[in-house]
Amino acid sequence: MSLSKSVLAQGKRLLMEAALKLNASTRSLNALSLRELAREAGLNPNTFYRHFKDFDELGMAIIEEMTKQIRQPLRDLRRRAAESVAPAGTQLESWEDNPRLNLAKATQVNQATVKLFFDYVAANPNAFILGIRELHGASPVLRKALRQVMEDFAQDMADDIEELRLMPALERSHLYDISETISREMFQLSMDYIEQPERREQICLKAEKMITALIMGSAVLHGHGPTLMQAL
Amino acid sequence: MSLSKSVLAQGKRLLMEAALKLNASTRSLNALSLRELAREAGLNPNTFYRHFKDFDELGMAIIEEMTKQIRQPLRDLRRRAAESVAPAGTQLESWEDNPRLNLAKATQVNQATVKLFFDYVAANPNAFILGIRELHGASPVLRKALRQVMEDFAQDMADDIEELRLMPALERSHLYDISETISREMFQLSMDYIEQPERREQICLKAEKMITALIMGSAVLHGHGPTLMQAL
DNA sequence: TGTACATCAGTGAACGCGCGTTCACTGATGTAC
DNA sequence: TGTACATCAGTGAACGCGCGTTCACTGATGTAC
Repeated sequence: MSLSKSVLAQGKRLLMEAALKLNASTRSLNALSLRELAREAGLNPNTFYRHFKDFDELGMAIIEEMTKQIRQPLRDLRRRAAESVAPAGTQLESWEDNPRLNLAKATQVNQATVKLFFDYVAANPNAFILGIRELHGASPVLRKALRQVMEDFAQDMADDIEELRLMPALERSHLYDISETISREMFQLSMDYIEQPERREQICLKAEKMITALIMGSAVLHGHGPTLMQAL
Repeated sequence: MSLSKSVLAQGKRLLMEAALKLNASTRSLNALSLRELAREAGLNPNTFYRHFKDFDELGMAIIEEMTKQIRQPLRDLRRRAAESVAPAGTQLESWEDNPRLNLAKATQVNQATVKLFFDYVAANPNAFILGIRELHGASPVLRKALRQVMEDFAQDMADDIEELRLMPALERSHLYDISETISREMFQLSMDYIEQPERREQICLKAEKMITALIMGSAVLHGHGPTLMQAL
């Protein structure tokens, strides 16, 4: 991900970009040396201390920057995908009222979101590599922050599914559970997407099917089987 | 995980155990220093070279050891859980012939396997922390090896689901896709399971529901909706 | 508008330390005949 | 069964190097009056 448009001081930006690059190509954040990082950024080793207390602080700065750049766009995309099937003016109908329309809309939003998400991944591989690596990395601070990011994504997804009527009315907690699983899986898959360009189409398809299966399965599990069968 | 029963040379075992311990408590494998490791193992730094060429080789040795110790037990457990519902002598019936029995069996196997898996995780936290960390770590060698491990687990799961008739007859490739997702999720969740002892019961439940939803959803998606509705 | 001062981003030299790796060595165990 | 030799697991000293961190410094920008 390019950080070039932000208002950060030049040196700070250079260090963050160097960290992203080195993290992706060679080593995890906590195995990175301060001097190596400064060298990559073309700065004096000392300059690091002008901007960060330690590597956790650097990691946090990167994570915040990334989150800011992807969270809202993902929500916007879901809305646009939904509107392309049922334009904004249209009165929203519950699943039970119009299973067919809602299933079509869900499928459309699903496909479009998966595609955009992976496009974004392919455009910013280093940010995702860092995120996924540090989600299970050695720093408790970064692990916790990234867990929160995942939770926020899941909440957004649950909100959107509810608001856009993308599945039969479920208890909020069930909806959230599904969103959590989907969001976790999407991040997992993004590593494969980055590393195996020749399988990208296949990965998109698998992701779509995984999401559909989870949603349908959860609907059946919570007593919406009959409604669902009407739509198929 | 204790490596104590193996026939490895004492020093080799000590080094592997030290690596597991340090990896879990402080840093990822590639951020570990050779001297630190030797100190933890109570050996001369030099002794490392008697057993390993580099850290990748150490990591591989640990991964092989762990895989050997968990793969077969998991398969055995599925069989035992299935037999407790439909004893071994019983003629296996396809889903379509007896949806209710097969759903009961699937539920039982699901619950028992999830429980055993997490028990195993709780008993060997360090092995899982290392595995999950290095699955997305900086070493391509370990990443590849752990990906293979995950694939093997998924294959085993697909084989067992098929053989024990745990879901409606699906194309093998669909079955494998589901198994892959489940196996990925279970490893992900095992981190939460380790780190949040107070939520363990809840995590078990979520895992069971996730698995059920995935399987049911996939069945519906591939035209087995009607069969499934009979069983519910 | 000018002046004085503070803050900020960055530099360069210097420190002591832990690191990976090498070498030559040891003593115990295994193997050939 | 004894002897000679090879292999194996582990030791201890020594090397040169890159590391994190500190200090005192600089020049540009911002701010008070």
